[in-house]
Amino acid sequence: MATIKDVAKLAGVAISTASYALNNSTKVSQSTRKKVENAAKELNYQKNGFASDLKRTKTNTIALILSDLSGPYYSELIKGVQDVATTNGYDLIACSSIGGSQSTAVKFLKEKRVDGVIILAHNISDELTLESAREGFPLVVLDRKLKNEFVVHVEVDNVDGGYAATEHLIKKGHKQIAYINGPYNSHDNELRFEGFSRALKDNGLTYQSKWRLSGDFTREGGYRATKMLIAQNELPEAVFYANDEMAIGGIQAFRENGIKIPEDISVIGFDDIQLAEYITPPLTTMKQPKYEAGALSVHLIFQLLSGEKVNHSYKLSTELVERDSVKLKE
Amino acid sequence: MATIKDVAKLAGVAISTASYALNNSTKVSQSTRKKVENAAKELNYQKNGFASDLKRTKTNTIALILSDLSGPYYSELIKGVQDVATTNGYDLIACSSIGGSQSTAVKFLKEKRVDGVIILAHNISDELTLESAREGFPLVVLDRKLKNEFVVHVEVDNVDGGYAATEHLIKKGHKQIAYINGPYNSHDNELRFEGFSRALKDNGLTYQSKWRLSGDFTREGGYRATKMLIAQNELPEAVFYANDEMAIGGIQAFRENGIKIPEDISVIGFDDIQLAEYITPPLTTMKQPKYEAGALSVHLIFQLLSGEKVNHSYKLSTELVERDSVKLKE
DNA sequence: CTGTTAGCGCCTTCAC
DNA sequence: GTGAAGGCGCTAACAG
Repeated sequence: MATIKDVAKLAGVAISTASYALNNSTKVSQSTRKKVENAAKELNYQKNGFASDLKRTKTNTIALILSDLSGPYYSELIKGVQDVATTNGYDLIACSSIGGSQSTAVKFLKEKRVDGVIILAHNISDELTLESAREGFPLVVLDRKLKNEFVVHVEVDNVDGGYAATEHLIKKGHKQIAYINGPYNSHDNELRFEGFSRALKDNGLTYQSKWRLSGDFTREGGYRATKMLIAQNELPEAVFYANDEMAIGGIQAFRENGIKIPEDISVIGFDDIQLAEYITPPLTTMKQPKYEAGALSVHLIFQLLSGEKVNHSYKLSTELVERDSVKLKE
Repeated sequence: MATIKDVAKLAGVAISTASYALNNSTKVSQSTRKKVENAAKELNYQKNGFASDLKRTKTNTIALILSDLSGPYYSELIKGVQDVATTNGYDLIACSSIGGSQSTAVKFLKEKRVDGVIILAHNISDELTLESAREGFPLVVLDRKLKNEFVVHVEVDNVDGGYAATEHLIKKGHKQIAYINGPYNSHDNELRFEGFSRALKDNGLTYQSKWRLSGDFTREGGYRATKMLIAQNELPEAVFYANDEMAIGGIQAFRENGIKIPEDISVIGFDDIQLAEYITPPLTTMKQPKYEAGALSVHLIFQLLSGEKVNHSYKLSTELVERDSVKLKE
């Protein structure tokens, strides 16, 4: 690998001159610049990113940490983050937190190889997050609440969303409503459930624990939970899946058992992933402003980076998207 | 930020001693190690990744460059890469090539911030890729062929796959078959089309250009192309979409026009994305070994990294997955 | 406009 | 087992 030293030598100038020339400084004459550029090209010179970052103590990149790079849910979020980041001249790298504290994600988080971080990964512990929080290192969390003055918090209103979804079901005449859980350590899930049970209560309905089953936000989990629900031999009138992926798995399970949606049972999801409108029947669900959440997060990071003050917490609201998986019961 | 210097000072030892202690060298006594560790904890010390990498000239991370982080197609590929990378103690970062030569991806590629790169991004030009190719820098490309001794090439057999898909349609009695294109610069698409037209020819069918429409591998593109197809006022008996995403968009377009799949027209896709089995009707398609492709790619990178010789090119085969979008024509 | 110089934070011989 | 010193490749004062 050719270094800047080699380039300087070949061009017959000092190292600093070469550096200036390569970095478009104005302090260099056209002719020297040409010389340097030619030398660089000849040697196939590429600057060493580390050395440069080390010196400048900034990286111009922000990291997005997701528990799973491959989930469909994240698509729009990533897009939101990416759009804003690139228009600001920043780079975005996405890393997975699979592997927990050993993961790449955590390494980036701890070794500050980036200028700012957005976290949406339930398997990164609060402690770990807090360890990295400090002044001058913008940290935005999307899936939890953290009491720390250096952590900013963007959340969608899960309680409201859970409430609205449940209320929709009730308005359509359903009284016996099941709830399929997300993973036990998911803050989002807790909140949605809170909205769910509140809506039940406000409408004079009682929550029955036999109708709260465990899923894990995956299609598989929704499928399994639904099979169990069916096995209980007594079906509710409607089921509220804590996210769309599970609802999709659930619908498949129902279909396999000859149970028709929405004729036999109504189904509602949460998230409004792209897929929701393509399945049969199209899924009624609570839309999360995923793109907006991503865009807002980076925005906040940039504000923090430029020393501006921002609020500690932001809340985005959800919206009911009616499709065909919930029927009006007479 | 505390540096190793601070730690050493607090612990009352030399910098090198602190470094040894922190890096689990055996050359340090238990007691000094404890002292250093305590000091590190007290100062909340975290090593600076850049400095460390700069010195060691290796990063223990590999990059996966994708044209779009958010596409559903990539899920399994990422998983394959990730599994192998993490079990080998390597980190994986995924970066998007959106933004072309200005993108993060290219930066990582050129500035060698990683030990190896896997590319699956049609918007990264061949030239750019070749510029980065050199001895000792493992580079695996998944979506094109490149003549360079330092580039390794993993591909799925697109020609065969295109051939098999078309032949399946023909065997089911279809003669008038349309082909919906991927983006013009996609090598994969070219190959699939080649298989398509070969199968046509081998079966005594003639290719008609009115039945080759332009899509771009997106759902939207498939939808638009299909609308155009419908507007032509004369429908083929079957359509081969160059990938599943487009097929899904296409099916929606057909449905909107009251055309039934597979009763009125048969549809086949390519890829076998997860979604394929959930849509209505479940999509018949050519399965690509995505996980395997990812896993193999990293494998090759590790072999290269350890100085082993590997072949220049690997080919994985596809497999027909029959579902319900193709009907037998009598 | 160009060259000299001093580090960025860390690792690693080499003497002691 | 420990410490002093040099340098990875680059940038940015500071002089000239």
